[in-house]
Amino acid sequence: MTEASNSALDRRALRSGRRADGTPTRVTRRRAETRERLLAAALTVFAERGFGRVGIEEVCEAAGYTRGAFYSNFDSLDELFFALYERQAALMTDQVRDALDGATPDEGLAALLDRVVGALLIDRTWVLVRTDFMLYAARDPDTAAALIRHREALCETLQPIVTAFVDPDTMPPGLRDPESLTAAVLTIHDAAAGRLLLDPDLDTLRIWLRDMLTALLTPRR
Amino acid sequence: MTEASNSALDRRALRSGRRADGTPTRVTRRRAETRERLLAAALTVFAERGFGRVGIEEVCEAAGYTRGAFYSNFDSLDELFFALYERQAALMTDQVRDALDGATPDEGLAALLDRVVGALLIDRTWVLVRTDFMLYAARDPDTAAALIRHREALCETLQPIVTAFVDPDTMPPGLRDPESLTAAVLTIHDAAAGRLLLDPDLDTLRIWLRDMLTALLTPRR
DNA sequence: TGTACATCAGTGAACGCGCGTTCACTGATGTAC
DNA sequence: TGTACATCAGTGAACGCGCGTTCACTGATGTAC
Repeated sequence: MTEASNSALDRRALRSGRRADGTPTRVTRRRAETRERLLAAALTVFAERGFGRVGIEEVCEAAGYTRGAFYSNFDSLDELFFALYERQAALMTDQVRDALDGATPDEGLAALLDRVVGALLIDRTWVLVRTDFMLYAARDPDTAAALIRHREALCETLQPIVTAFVDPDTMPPGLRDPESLTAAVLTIHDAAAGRLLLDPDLDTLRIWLRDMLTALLTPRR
Repeated sequence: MTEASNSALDRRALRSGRRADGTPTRVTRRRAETRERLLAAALTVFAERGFGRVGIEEVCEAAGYTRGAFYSNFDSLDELFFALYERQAALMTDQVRDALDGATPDEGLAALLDRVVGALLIDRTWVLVRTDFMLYAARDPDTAAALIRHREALCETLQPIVTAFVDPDTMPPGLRDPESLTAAVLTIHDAAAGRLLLDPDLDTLRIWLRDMLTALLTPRR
């Protein structure tokens, strides 16, 4: 029988859902809920005060736990931050996919843009945390790779719609291939998100974003 | 004769260039240079590691001073951060103004865009620090106001050029007044800056930005 | 120009708070029979 | 379904490092004569 079952190694093994010898761990419901609450609390607290200013204690308090619960689920704030990003990023991609599901050419460009904008620009909370994460990624190549991967997933979701609705030949130089055009759409969305940081008015911003995307996707000549 | 000449109040008075009784302070050259070196070091260190991760000691070491020098010139890292932003923001506006100085309609849109892009997108360092500052501003209304003020100064610098080169009637809805159009140009620049965070290739980005701005400013129909 | 003096700018040691990290313990949860 | 048992998940006190902040002191800088 092993002594000291609370070592960092054991915790890491548990977190992966396996014991050191490979057998699956038993209890999961309680853990999953704790982890979920910690992530939800982190989203709120990171958005409110910024990743750099938040301490472990602060996240735990917001989630209704003590610090031990945190260390039972994560190794560091960085790890939690990363997990939070992955969760939210996947959620965003799904939302866009759902919003575009069943879109037909009949409804026209305006309605289509409303769908996309409505799914992407939800609230300031996520924009704040995502920007923090972008800055983190800007200084860490591995994190940057993860962010770029998520971006590509979003692009692939948008791509077929953009291709179906826009004739590349009517686009200006540099935006004639579908990839560049889709990427440009996403970048303009990012710019809108940046505006949201300084001006919290979401409705005005949605209109602005729609106008900008319309301006971009309107055929020339 | 007053005792304890090193209080926080006295330092604050000194920093403003006046003593408590209102007479001007004597020595300035040395102070100015120290302040300058601290700001320069801060720019480097903030860009490398991010505002949230940088300590006072770190800035001082990079500048070649001990912590006392810092406290002799600033009250907190926040204050230094703010001073750094103001300095750089003014510098950027001047650079754009200089770049546009003497621009004539003869040279055409492409050359004009090159001027602007060359003045705005200089290096990753400033983009990193500015983004950190934006996040700071997103959580502090006073700081946000300062950032918006700087933005408006940049807009006013760009405005006459945009107005001279672009016919508003050829623009899509939402971008028909010069203010909106100029703001849109700046926002697209911001988006490009955001891209620079994840992809350090400055040359590719400049081309992208030129393409995007060209796409935006090209007349329709 | 030189010297004596007053004040300033930066030094570096010391203090102490905040917070990350650990760990023995206990109530919670699932398992075996 | 119930009970006894093993293991787990989260508690909360304790430790100690890092770093922000202070301050007596000293070399640097400017002033007065």
